Amino acid sequence: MAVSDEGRRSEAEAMCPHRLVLEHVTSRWGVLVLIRLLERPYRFSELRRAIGRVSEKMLTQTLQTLERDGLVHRDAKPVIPPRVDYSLTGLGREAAEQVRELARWTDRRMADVLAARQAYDEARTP
Amino acid sequence: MAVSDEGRRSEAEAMCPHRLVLEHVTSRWGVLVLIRLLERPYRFSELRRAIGRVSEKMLTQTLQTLERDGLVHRDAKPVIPPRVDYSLTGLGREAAEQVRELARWTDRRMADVLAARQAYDEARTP
DNA sequence: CGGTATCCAAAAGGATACTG
DNA sequence: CAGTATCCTTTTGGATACCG
Repeated sequence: MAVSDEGRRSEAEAMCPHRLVLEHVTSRWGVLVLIRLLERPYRFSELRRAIGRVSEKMLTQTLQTLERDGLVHRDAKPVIPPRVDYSLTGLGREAAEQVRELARWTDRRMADVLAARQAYDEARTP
Repeated sequence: MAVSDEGRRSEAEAMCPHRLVLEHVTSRWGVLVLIRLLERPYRFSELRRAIGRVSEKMLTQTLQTLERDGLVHRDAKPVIPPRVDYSLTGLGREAAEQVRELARWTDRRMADVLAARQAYDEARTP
């Protein structure tokens, strides 16, 4: 996710900027967030529960990165208790759809991958 | 790339196996390797030079992971000095084409992302 | 509720030296 | 040439505590 604890930004951002967007989109939690939001908007905690086993910190970081890249829209309602809704922008929807296709492909081809792994492993542990 | 210095495999592989394939395919070096091999087969060092600034270790790990997943074919010629050619399998070509599409999308939309980032940054450093 | 701040453990990744 | 092995640094990510 290319965001350290200190929140620096300029170090890695300088070189090859579009590689970074790709990394944000295909990052561990980025993928899951985008695919979820493709379905409907989610609140923060709702998203956290839906994804499961993601820490608050990582979800926050992921959402902030995606928001900054213009892929996710953050709608913070000024109520108490706070309520924040996340949804995809047009740009985010384009990205999410491609990511979902890739995820579906891995689903469809999983059997082939598993077979390949087994063959690979057996070939070197005789 | 989910392969530590010790080369363990079973720890993470147990849960959600298709997420791992996705991570291999979209990993930092995985993306670059797949896109290069889409063009033509490459030798190890040739690939290393083509990608640039990738360590031997990471290239080796990436290639081994992709080979094990059945995406890359490794052809080691028994000659001296050694010569090893890497190419895509049918499965690998399918994956690589989707990854390339995603990479092209980030290229096409880069201007939008950059604009979004600038707006985001300006909004919070007044 | 929806975060931020801090600290710490684990994993990724690079540099170097060595080998068949 | 195409790796493997080792060591070390950097980054990632989780746990916890606290705040508006």
